[in-house]
Amino acid sequence: MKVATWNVNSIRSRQQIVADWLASSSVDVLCLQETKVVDKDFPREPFEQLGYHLYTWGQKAYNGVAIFSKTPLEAVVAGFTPIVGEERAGAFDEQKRAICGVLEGVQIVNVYVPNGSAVGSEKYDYKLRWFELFWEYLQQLLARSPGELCICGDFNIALEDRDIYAPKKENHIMASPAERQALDKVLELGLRDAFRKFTDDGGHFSWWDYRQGGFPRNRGWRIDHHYLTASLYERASSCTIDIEPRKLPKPSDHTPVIVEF
DNA sequence: ATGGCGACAGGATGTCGA
Repeated sequence: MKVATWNVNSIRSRQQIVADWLASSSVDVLCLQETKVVDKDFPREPFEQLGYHLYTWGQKAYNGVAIFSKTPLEAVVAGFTPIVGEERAGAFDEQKRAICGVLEGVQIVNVYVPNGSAVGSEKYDYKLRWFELFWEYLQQLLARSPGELCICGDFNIALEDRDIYAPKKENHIMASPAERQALDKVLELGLRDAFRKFTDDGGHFSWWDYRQGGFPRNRGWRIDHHYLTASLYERASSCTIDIEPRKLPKPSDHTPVIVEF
């Protein structure tokens, strides 16, 4: 099974690029982030024509996640509330950042982690609190799921300096100690980075800033990840970043990452 | 340190992303 993750920065702006990529890449599952559109306006036709079943959870202008799957998913759940309860989820589901479903005994979780703006800001605090809730959500899923989890998405965190084109000062957003600790705590539930099973060196990125010629100068970050439970990690046969879509005119600032297991 | 680029909503320019 091939599972891809891709922050498309508006599915309506990226419709053709995503459809062309799907037609040639033949992934079984594509997890999208930053779709930036409410469900009723989601451009479904080009993807349904390619044989995909679509599960969307969007909002106006910001955020939004979706899963495309060649085979129907079971037990699709949008947001945190159905898993952790209304009281615990509070207002977090106002931002559409999580959707999950089960395929061939694998619980697939698609997330768009908050950006956090700047260390110390209100949004940064929200990001850290969001991670606390995400941890509880995953703990619940692990208790009730088929036992195998594939969590993928835009994590907006680079865990290690080799995931960044140049090491950052302490307290840079996406690389601060508190963010890394929050992600580490999630991974301690028993998850491993699929990409690092196959590749040790730096210089491999999934996001490049639109500004300052980030992509042509390869000034990127690896912030889009697949995290797998132990036996799924053992089964994984590849994890690759496809930088081709980032080279096209009017690209997303992220490019797809694909795991096969 | 700042802003740069791009999408969005709305109908100019501010907000947000990372």
